[in-house]
Amino acid sequence: MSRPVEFDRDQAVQKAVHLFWQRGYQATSLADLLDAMGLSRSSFYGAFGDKRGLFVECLDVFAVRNQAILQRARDRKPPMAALRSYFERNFGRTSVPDLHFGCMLVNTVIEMAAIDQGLCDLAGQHLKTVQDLFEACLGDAGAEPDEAKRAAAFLMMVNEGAWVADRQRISIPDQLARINTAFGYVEGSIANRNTAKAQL
Amino acid sequence: MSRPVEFDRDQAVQKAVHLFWQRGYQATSLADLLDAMGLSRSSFYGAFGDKRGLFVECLDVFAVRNQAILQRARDRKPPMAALRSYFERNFGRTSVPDLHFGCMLVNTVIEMAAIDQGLCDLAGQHLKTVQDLFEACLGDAGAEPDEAKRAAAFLMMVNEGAWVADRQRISIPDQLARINTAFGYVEGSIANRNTAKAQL
DNA sequence: ACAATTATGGACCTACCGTTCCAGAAAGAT
DNA sequence: ATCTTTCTGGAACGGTAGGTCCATAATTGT
Repeated sequence: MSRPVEFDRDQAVQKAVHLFWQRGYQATSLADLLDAMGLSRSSFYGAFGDKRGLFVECLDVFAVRNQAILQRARDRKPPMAALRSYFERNFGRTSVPDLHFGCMLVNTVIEMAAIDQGLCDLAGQHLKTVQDLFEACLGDAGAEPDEAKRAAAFLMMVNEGAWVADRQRISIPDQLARINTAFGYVEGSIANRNTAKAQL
Repeated sequence: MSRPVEFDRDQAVQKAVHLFWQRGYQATSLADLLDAMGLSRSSFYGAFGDKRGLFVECLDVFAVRNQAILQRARDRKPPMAALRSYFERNFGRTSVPDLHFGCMLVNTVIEMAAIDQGLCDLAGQHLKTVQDLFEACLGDAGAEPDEAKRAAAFLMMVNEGAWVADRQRISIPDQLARINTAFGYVEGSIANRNTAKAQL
């Protein structure tokens, strides 16, 4: 039936993710998007509804991609190693040098909190999903349920703080040192509890 | 000499701080500012140059006010108690209920990183000043210089992460629990090193 | 009281925002 | 080949952004 769509939708969304991730919602104009995605206004509105709709889609794409990093590590490594590799991959990447865009979810929470609570909440939900993954890893690593919850909340705080520093273009060694400090604390805490439990 | 200024400059800046703090730079329009500050366009441009100039001034005001909280605590309490009270005051305030604006410095780093590097750097510098205060407190508390540096960097990461959660309207008990976890780690670490040093 | 100086209110400017709309081009179905 | 459907490019829309300008009002020094 009739003329088919000419552009690759997924590829266009990827371009949009990159732009929104880097510049945020407000500072990314429709003209910027159309230029990067390589499509006309009509095609844009036909395919995505409006700017906000595209942003929601980008948020979801980003979140899935982000969760997959941890999920894959979890399938292949011991739980604590998987957690560490998630942080090391995010904060220790040496491949592309100046990619200090932070985390699109954190950026959105901060930028949109007082502007569009729906977007803020959506980004927050995605972050909560990651925190739940943290909790699952910690449980697998032998932490008691309440200890896993406590440590997962702590690690999410660390994660969010590290992303703020990322936008300040903190050096990779400094960043990794801070992450390492935090993990040392958490692992020490879990080890102590396990030891205490063994002594009962 | 001629007609004097009619409005209270400091008071006007306070109003502007409140607006920028809540909504960020981009989402705060000149009309919003003029309305809140209660002055006309001419007076505004006469007194502050332009929107960006006012924002810089607000950033400074916010930073000074913020640093003063820690500085005052430091004058009155033991160093670790001063540090704790800084966090507890920021994240445990029960006075005004729904004031979840985060930290204007953190908000600015995130919002402006890719838009206006000057503003991002300025906010980052102010944060660094707070981190230096952390370091000084930890030094006073008996931490070795490198340990104080390490722990201060860690606490700044915690601070930034907690402010992100604040914008998500995290509950005060959850927030304080996370802060408490972090402080437990840091104090344990310093105590251990002090013990180890005593055993030499 | 008058002159000199400066703040003030508000009209005005240009640029850009996100969105809508429409005429025309392109492709599948018959 | 024709018809129908859908996509596409670009013009046009109203609204708002930050910033400028000027006539007027107000105050101090003389």
